Parts: sequence; structure tokens; C-alpha cells
Amino acid sequence: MFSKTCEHAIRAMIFVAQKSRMGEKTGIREIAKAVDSPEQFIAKILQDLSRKGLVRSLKGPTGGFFHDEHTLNRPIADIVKALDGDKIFKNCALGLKQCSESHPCPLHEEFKKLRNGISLLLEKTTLSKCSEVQAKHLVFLRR
Amino acid sequence: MFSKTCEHAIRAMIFVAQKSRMGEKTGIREIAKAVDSPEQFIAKILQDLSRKGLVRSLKGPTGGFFHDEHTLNRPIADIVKALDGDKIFKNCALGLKQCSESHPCPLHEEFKKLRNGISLLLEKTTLSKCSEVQAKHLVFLRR
DNA sequence: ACAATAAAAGAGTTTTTAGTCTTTTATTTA
DNA sequence: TAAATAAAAGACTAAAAACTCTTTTATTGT
Repeated sequence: MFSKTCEHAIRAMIFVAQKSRMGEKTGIREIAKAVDSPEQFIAKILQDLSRKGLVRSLKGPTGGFFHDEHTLNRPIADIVKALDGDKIFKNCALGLKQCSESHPCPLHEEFKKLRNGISLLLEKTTLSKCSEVQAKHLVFLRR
Repeated sequence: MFSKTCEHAIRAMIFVAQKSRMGEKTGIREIAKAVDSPEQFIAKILQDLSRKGLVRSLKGPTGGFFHDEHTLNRPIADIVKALDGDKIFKNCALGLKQCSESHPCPLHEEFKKLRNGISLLLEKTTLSKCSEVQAKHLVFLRR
């Protein structure tokens, strides 16, 4: 469904969200441990997301990654778009470039519904919401 | 959603189905042209599917690929499983191995519905059905 | 039996995705 | 202001996916 990069990212972002809810920043080492991802890899990914404004970061001691009101309320869809692009929301299931309403592939109509479902879910689910759910179910983000 | 390999495969299999409905076998060259895939690549894929019993083939002149009653009625899901495995039907959206009902990730419940939708659609849609739809909408399988 | 045809098989190469190593830059606190 | 801390950046390696080339095997029609 998502690229590995994106999977790592969503887990990390939810972890950072949990920490932020507790008013804490968290560093790469802690994040990597919490979501069981390679340290340098998740660092790259978060740096990318930071540049794109999806997470905040500060250098130096007491620094780390965190969410403010704004980034905490962005939907998972934004992370997916930032890393995997919008192909999951738009592309034809059979990889046909010109597949469209007027020129549909054999799976077009049915897949439209599925993609809309995916889109709806990812757009309505915010990091804030995810970190909330987490609190109930016990922390669980390690692969 | 699917791997490129799988996208090529589904298009090719639908094309072979169309031909089979007309009582014709079709060769790699013709298939590759029809679905706009690299000849040797689609050959490999169809050989694989042939070994797995999802399409029939015969060597030599008058040979080629075709579907019999049985292969024509298999669902698209079988092609996907044969090439991409069942991860699209089963895996956790966040890549968590132990994600389950009792140990759910933050997206678990919602994604279950989506995956079920995908599963249902791909299981109910047969090659036969796809090649039927095609007849109405004009041939359209080139990427 | 032999030439032509077409799939099967094996062993590549290329490209993309995933992941690592090393150095630099910014920030804090003693 | 220097040492410690932590993210940023750049350049790299490894693995997987996508795709190609070459040879072999099976079948048919003459």
C-alpha cells in the first residue's frame, strides 16, 4: 500500500505526536528505538518532512523533533503525499496513463470507490487522532 | 497499489481473455503490442503465470497463450496473489508484523474495512467479466 | 527429417528503493 | 568561549524490482 519509507514515517510521526501531547521533544535515537527503524534512515525521512513543514525540529541540546498545534492536526494523507506522491489517490489500478471516466479500464469504476475510501480515511485521520487512539491501546509502534 | 509486474500481467491476461472469447490464441509479440509492455518482460510474467496454472500455453506454430473455461473464470485476485503475494490483502498499513485485533496499530480498524473492500472486489472480478466489459467500452489496454 | 515458429529457461543489466557512513552546522549550557 | 548535544547534509552501499539478451526446447507443416 505505502512505501517502506512512508510506513517508517507514519510510525515515527505518530510517536513524535504522542511525545508532543506530553509536551516533550524527542530525538532521532529515541524515535528510532520507539518505532524500530534504522536511526539514519528515519533521520533522513524526518529531515525531509521537516523541510516540507510536516514536523518541527530544533538543533542542539534540548532540541529534537516535535509537533505544534498546526502540524499535529495535519492528516496522514499529507505524509503519504509528501513521500509517495498522490499515485495511491489517483493512479489507474492497471497503470494506464489515460484511464479516465470517458476512457475507463476494466476495473475503473470499482477502483474509484476504493481509492475514494482510502482518500477519505487518510484525509480525516490526523496525527493528533492517531496519538490519541494510541493512549487507549498501549504504545505499539514497533514493527 | 500493485507492482508494475502485476499491472502488466493483469492487462495481458485481460487481452488474452478477449482473444480467447473469440476462440483465438495469441502470441507474445501480439500481446506485448496490445498492452504496450516490453515483449521479453511480459513473456517472463506469462510463463510464470502459466506454470502456476493461471493461463494456458502451447509451443510451436499455431501455439500461443489462451484461456480455457477454467482459467477464464479465475478472479483477478489470483493473479495478484501469484505475483505480489497476499500482502495487499493482509499486511498492516504501517508495516507492523504483530498488528492484530488484540494489538492494533492506530489505523488498524479503518484499514481492515479498506482491505476487505479490495479483497471483495478482486475476488468477485473474473477475467471473463473484465474481457466482457472491454467489449462494450472499446479495446483499451495500452498504458 | 527439416525448416519455421513460438514458448521456456537462464543469466544477465538497469533503475529504483532502502538503508548507511561521515562530515557539517546550529544551539545550549557550564 | 569551549565542550557537548542534536539535527542537516552529502555521498555512499545494498537490496529489490523492473527489464533485456541469448540459448534451448517443443511443435507443426512441408
